[in-house]
Amino acid sequence: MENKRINGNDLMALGYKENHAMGVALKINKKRLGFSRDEMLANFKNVLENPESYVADKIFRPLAEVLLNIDSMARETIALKESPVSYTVYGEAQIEEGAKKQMDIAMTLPITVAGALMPDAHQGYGLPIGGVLATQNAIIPYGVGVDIGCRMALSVFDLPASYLEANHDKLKEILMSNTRFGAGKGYLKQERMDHAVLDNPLFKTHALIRSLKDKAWTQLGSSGGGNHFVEFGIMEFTEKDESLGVERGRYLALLSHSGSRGLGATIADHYTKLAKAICRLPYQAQNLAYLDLHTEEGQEYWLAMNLAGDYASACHEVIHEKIKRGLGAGLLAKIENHHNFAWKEQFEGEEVIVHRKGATPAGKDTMGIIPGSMATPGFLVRGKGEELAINSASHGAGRLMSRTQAIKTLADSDLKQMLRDHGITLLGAGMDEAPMAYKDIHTVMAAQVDLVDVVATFSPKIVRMADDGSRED
DNA sequence: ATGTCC
Repeated sequence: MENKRINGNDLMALGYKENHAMGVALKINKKRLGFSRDEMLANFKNVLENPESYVADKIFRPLAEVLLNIDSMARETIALKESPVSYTVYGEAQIEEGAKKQMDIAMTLPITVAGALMPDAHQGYGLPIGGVLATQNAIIPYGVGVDIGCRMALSVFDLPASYLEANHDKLKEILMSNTRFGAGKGYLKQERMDHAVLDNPLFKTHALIRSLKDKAWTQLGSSGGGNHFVEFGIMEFTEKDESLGVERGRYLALLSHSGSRGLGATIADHYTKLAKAICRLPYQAQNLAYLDLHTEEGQEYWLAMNLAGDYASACHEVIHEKIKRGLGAGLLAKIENHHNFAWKEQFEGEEVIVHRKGATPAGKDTMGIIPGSMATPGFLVRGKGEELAINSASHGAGRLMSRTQAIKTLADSDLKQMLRDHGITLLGAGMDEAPMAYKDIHTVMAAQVDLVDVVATFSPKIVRMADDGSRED
């Protein structure tokens, strides 16, 4: 523990306040400077006490300048509303304080029209995960999220549930040979697939996106890491669904969760930095920097975001197509939805930009998928179009524990027992994705009965995820 | 989320 990274609490113990100076100090702390933890703490203490002696220092000058207020003229910031616009919170009892605090700040932005917090909400960068924000003609890159276009896709096959038991090993093999997981992972040149999304003109006209084309091609049809998965399971319709045309019954189904890989991550990073440079907000709101959609930068982000969304969709399409072919099955229904994205929508009679960062679109009769965890059910839902929720619902159960907390406190034997109890085969994944690290999906669903109706239930059976964080390669 | 550095 002696060498653990210096954090905000350490700085506060030295006398720093939670403001811009702390942000600058933490940024300096992130660089690898060759100082020990104690040396670094001593430096931070000295700069705070004698900033004037650091104005020419190579490393600590930015911090000294902020402490001396030298740049206060240059960084005049955009004024926030005096009090947050009110918003509806669903499942409030299960939502951590940090997520509500972040939402409160988002509700003071001058561009904010309305907001809502979904029952799986937890703290993120800028807008909380599970946050929905409607703005006037402006887009917040961190309101969309780092994994632009992250989405769910579901294929319900014309095969009975019994097919799964009878062909367990074959399904395992299909899953293993048609998916690719892990940070940075993709397909080799001779393996990679073609897709119309790669013909998007931005791959020629936009310098940054042009430089990412080869990586995007390589990673097309891959899943990445973290909470992403591809899984076989049983889809249960307790009654016939007229609009889908699916009869009552239990079917083999494929569910996938992933986003726009390196392409979207690089786009998000680029435009977040650009937004922060253009849109100067007070310290507590800096991660909510936005781009005006009437500016060139705003329009550029909009196009790049849509490309990342199309790319994420293409990745799922490739995965589902390959696996359907491997099965030799037909399709009864196919549903998909983004849950990290922004849309132009009508809200109370005006056009707004609706940011959903970890939230499922749930307009009237809109179909969506809300996954539970590797050992708990997910749900095919139909939106009710609740305006108070800005036509949205949760995007899952939501984390109960942070990844580090889960790895530290959960027992491998408990996970194994739980998987056995539910008859689940797990391929890959670390303890940070254990079901115990997530909120109870049934509690979360109960908190949003006004937002969605459940159409059918998905029970995971063979789950493929990235091997755990330690990375064995 | 991402090959976790600007």
